[in-house]
Amino acid sequence: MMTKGESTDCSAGSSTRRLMTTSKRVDGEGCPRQERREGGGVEFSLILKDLSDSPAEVSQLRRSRNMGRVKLKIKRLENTSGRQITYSKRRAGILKKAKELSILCDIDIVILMFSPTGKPTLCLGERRMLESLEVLKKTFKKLDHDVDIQDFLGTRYGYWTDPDNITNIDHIRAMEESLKDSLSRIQMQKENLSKQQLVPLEITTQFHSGIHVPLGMFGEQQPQPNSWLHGNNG
Amino acid sequence: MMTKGESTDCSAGSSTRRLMTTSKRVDGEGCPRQERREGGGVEFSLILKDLSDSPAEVSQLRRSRNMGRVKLKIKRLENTSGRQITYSKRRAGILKKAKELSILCDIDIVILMFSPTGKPTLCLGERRMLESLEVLKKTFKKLDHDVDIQDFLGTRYGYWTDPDNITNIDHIRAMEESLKDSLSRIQMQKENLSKQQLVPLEITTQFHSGIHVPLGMFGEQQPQPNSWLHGNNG
DNA sequence: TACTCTATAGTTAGCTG
DNA sequence: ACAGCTAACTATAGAGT
Repeated sequence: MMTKGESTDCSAGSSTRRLMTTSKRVDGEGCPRQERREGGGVEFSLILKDLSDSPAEVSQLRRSRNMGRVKLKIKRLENTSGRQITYSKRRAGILKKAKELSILCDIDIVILMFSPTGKPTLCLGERRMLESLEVLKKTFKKLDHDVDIQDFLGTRYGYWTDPDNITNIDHIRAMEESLKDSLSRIQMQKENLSKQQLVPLEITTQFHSGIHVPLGMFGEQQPQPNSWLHGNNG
Repeated sequence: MMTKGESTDCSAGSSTRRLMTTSKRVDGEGCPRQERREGGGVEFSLILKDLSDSPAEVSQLRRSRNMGRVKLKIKRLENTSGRQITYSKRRAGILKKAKELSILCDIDIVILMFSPTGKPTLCLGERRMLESLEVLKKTFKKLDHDVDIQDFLGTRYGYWTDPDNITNIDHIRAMEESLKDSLSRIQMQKENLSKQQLVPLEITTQFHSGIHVPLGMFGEQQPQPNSWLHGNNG
């Protein structure tokens, strides 16, 4: 807390020079093709350094080529299409990070977001599911079976991860069941709470047992969900 | 799909050299203090470069100081405490990015995740709420009122953002209502779908209207939700 | 709209205190 | 667990295609 130094000059300046590191990867696993055009960046950095006392020139030069990233103030982007583009890029970034996190730390994670146009995206980390899938696949391969894993697991997870199947009546039913379950749980919790209303606070915080975390706070919004599910396993 | 180049050598190598860029910020706004110890990193990079033909020496030198990041394979971290630490760091990163995204693109976003120990974190982007809050605050200030904004908005958003109030019976009731609402919506959707069962596919995908996205897929898990809410406004 | 490219802004692994 | 540090790694703004 406190204002720890406000409006200090932000230009780190930081005469940076490097020889390119363009790393590119597709998944968190191997290191798919690694093409990169040598040269190009180095000299420019040096030029920039030499011009570093002339911000205008730097800016000019920067624009004359297809130059790199600039600093961005975290404030609502007023340009509509810019907002859309930034959303796409950053959404991809966040989803990737979420997937990494879920794998690295072996955790469950759910992300729900709405694009500037209202289109929802739901991303589910899958915890041990990924590994289990691998094992299952191998097992089935060995048994020379031709079982579709996705189908095998579909009953439990399919309708949360497959964007197309959302229109399947069975999946809707399953979701309905899940919702009812959530409801009964929260009602149970309500009951518990009612009984505990007169008990000291530090105890009452112990009575939430596995509620399903319903996310119904976007009541006033009316998006047009077309394909609103985004599996993150590929 | 396809294996697009598997097990290619991943060592980008990339003899990198730079002169430090240590940028640091606290929020997406100003640029709070910018102390950084000049020197130290520079020579080391050069030293590393000179030693680059001797990996062992590099590694040794790297360990002798408190050196930087190494590449990480995206695979479950086997070390328990390491998993915990990584979780903390990356969670912070994701939450920050989520907040930035919600502000930049003016969107709603929700993130729910469970730590390796099962502790849940819920993060709500607040879309225009943040700006609205500012306006409200100023308005109230001008009117010389002493209204607590949080309380003012609490009826609608409070129980989703305040970890302590989760034990309040009214909030539970509100959540119950929200859940019921979600349920009725999904049931409506089910109805719609039933009627459309015989209609071509490309049309049926248009019939999801503003369902509330219930997240009840963590049924078999039993975390101990103590303080499971994480507001992301500072 | 989506993809590519460059170079930089920003994130974070491994240590240390 | 938490905060700080350094440098390597990664995401991404802006512009082109």
